[in-house]
Amino acid sequence: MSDAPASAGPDRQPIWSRPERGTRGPTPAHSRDAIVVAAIALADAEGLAAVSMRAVAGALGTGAGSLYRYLSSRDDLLDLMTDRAVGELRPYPQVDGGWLDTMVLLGRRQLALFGAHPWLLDVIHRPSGVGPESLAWFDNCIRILEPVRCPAAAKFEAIAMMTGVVSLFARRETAAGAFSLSGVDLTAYPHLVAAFGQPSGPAPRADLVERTLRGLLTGLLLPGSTEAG
Amino acid sequence: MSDAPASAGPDRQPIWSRPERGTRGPTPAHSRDAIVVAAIALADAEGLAAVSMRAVAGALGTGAGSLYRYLSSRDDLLDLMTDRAVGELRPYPQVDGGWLDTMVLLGRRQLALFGAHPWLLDVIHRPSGVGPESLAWFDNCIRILEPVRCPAAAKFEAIAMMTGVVSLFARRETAAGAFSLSGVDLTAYPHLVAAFGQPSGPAPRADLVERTLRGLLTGLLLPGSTEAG
DNA sequence: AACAACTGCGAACGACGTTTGCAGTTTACA
DNA sequence: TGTAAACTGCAAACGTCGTTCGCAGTTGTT
Repeated sequence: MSDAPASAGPDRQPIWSRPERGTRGPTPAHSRDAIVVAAIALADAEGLAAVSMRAVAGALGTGAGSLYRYLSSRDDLLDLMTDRAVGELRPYPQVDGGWLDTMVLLGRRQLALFGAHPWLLDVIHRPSGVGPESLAWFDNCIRILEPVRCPAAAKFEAIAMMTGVVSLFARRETAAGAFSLSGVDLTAYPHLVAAFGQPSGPAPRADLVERTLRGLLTGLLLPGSTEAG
Repeated sequence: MSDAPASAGPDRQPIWSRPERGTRGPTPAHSRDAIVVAAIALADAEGLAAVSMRAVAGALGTGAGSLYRYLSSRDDLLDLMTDRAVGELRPYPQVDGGWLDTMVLLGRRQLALFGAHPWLLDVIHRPSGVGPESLAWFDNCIRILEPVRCPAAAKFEAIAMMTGVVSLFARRETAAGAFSLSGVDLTAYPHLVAAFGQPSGPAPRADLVERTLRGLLTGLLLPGSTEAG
């Protein structure tokens, strides 16, 4: 009856507040962090689908079942991977040039993070435990937004929406949405065909991310700053 | 050698341009559409994870393998489900009150669609074949944006970004992101704690979606309409 | 009549996440 | 110091998944 891996019981505690190991027994051959590092390396190289318990365990030279001495589920592993990746957003910048510039800078950092770890796009939208690094990032955003006079709820909204919009841009860069129109009867979509036929015009402005984020943040945080069309 | 289900070969043709059945053989017991309808019903009721080939087949009173007479893969099924759901956006509105109002209206329709079929949020971000209904929706957006004088690429960007932002709002309504902070050392996040302690202020404005979409579309489509903070 | 193209279906394959049982190791406490 | 509890690694197994395969039966063409 003394035999219970880390997943004992109905998983009442989140992974963050569960001790990595007890006081007795042999020193473990691996560690939570080593597992997470191996999993991130796998995800970076071959995508999130390649992060199977067997593959991660194989990278560490052990069997899949052994991982459950350190984690209680694959979801736990994904949570840990996410939080560790978010930690790469450190160090957080000073608030030199006003809160808006600083927030846009943070958005750019997020975009770069998504570029470095594309699997984050497949992971962030899933309901999961918020780890300490994510909390620290949130905390830092709130700090930057301190001079803004608006309800805290609005700030949370704005931060979440910024992250979301950045993820949209990141997905666009990753996917390069090339839909194949082979074998489709194009005559049913006249406006689409006309738009494709039209000269491409000037290249899309490079500061699209910046402009979008500025507009979004000011629109969400400063009252009465919405312009009509 | 004459035995080959719909998935014969390396799947060179997308599902949209593959005939549902040949000219010989017994009349099929089911149809692509019936399968898709059953799958959507399952997804609406119990989420996308409940849409397994066995479950869909079971709802139709057959076995999992039988579905491969009509589809070549589960991804095909997801594509068909998506396109059918997008078809519910019809009929498309007239352009009565200007392109901006009409586009915002389309955004609201999308939001309602995400509410009716939450599984769409798990499906749209995946690279997939663009079906005829999705193309029709795109075509309609381009039609609405006809009076806007800007490159076609910018219109594509704006439409995609609108869909993305709407999906962010839809996800917020679905998830109701309640992260549990139990067992977390809050003293490490002083600004976060302070923000939580602050009175909640006035309720968040109900027209947040509308304001965000207006700001986004004008910012992306009308040059020089970005304001600074 | 013969053959090819189709149909449904049940069994099987490989991969997945996870559980279990067991043998061995270390610590806590009598 | 001895013993029991807590821990370790590991291989095997379980159930589910998407998908493939083989076979028997049905339909259309020639």
